[in-house]
Amino acid sequence: MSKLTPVVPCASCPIRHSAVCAECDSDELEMLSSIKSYRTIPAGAPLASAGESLTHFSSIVTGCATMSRTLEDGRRQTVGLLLPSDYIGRPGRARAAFDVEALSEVTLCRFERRAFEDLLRKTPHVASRLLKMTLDELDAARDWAVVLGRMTAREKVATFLISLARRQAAAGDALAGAVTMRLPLSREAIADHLGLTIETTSRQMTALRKDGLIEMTSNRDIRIPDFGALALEAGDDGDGGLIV
Amino acid sequence: MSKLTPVVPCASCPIRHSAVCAECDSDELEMLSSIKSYRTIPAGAPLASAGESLTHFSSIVTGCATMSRTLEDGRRQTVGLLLPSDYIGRPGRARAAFDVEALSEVTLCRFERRAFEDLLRKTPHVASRLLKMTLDELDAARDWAVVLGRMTAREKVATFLISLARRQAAAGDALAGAVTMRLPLSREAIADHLGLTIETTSRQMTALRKDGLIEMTSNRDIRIPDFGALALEAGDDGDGGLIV
DNA sequence: CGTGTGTTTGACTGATCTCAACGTCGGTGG
DNA sequence: CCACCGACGTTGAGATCAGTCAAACACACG
Repeated sequence: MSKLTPVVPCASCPIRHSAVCAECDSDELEMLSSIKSYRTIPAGAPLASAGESLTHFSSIVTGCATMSRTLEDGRRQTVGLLLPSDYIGRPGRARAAFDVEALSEVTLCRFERRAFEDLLRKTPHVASRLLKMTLDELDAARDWAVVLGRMTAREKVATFLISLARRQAAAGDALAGAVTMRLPLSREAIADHLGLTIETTSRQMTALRKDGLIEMTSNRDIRIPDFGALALEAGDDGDGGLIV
Repeated sequence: MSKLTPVVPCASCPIRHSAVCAECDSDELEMLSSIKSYRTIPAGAPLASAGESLTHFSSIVTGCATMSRTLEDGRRQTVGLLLPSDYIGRPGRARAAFDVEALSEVTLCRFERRAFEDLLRKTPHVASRLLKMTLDELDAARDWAVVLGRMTAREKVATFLISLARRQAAAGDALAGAVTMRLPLSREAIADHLGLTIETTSRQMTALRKDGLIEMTSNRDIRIPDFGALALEAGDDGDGGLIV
């Protein structure tokens, strides 16, 4: 299901400056290198299952995954979209709280849980970086609660497209005019993320298209001709804070 | 608006074993004591405002507060209910991301932000405790996303009552039979927490009452005659994981 | 005893869901 | 090569749950 992948030196790692290792100096990277391993998981495969044991703490190096929970009657809610540099697992806990599933082929940089916990104690730069990333995730999760609890279907879809465009852009890009992107999620995955049905999601995409706010060259390929106009639909007036 | 309150020794502090200081030894407590101050805020007053500067990192010692965001058109979503030992503010950021408002009179144990950031570097027990608390908050925020995104009004109200009862009970209590509690929130605050209107919230409370799942001696005083039965309405089958 | 705030209840509206049919695309095998 | 198939996405029609608007009620307070 997953395959071991040759280890890449941290210096040439694509998430070197954004993952838990971002603040490490070369000595600390040495330490990380000695205990890390890589693994590649095909699209659609589970990376973790709620309630089951999680032996490793992993960072996403490439690819994309969702974190979700499914109720007994089948209702599913995605609680996080994981992109490169996001982590899976947590120190001090042996079991996963949510299901994590690869949307595309995913490459992970992994640390055995106990070894990672030791690392946290020994290398303060990893601990402080993990705290910062977790605080950011917490803010993002709370921002998302506003979307789920108070936004209309149209606003939800617009907000999703805006936030995905922002995250896929190189950090710091302004994102003013036209933007093109490929959706890593199916309609069903988008619906689960937004707390909507597939049908409502599809209808809102169609509506945004008919209103000229988005263009679709294929189901997965979206062009936003005027980023600001779509952001306005998302209820984002540009003073920041709202969008994940 | 808020008043300075005499400093209490950490040894007799009600949140000594659950707040950010929980893992500290006596030397570390000494350090904390030297820079802490107390403040008491009356019910209804703001503890923080989104976008405005936050000079202190504070823990709630007694009382109850909500963290929320209000959209431009007035829609409000509560993103967290803060009870004793929960914290307000974050290291490394000078501005609040959300509004925080006292529901009852609140007593805070506060640290000036820069001093607290120094403390985090110097006392690993504070840093590790803060990381653990933040990871727990993140799990809770993600759990709440499932409630907001996928539950019906009835399930939302039942889930809220169950989770409030669990949090108010002394940690570790089983909560099997009858439970009595006083709601710290108005109907409006409950509605904002659940992503519902006041009217829908009120109707669901009435429905649960008529179904014998709750009893109300006043608007704010609730008795749950059979905790398990209400938990079932909340979609909580007892195998854990779902409820905050 | 009036006034104001918070809560409940009722009647109606409407956004989203449900159920169902149809369309599109890519892969497969005759 | 092309017909078939299945997965995914779109569209339509009707049902339903929660929202809106409005009125009544309850309680605290001056």
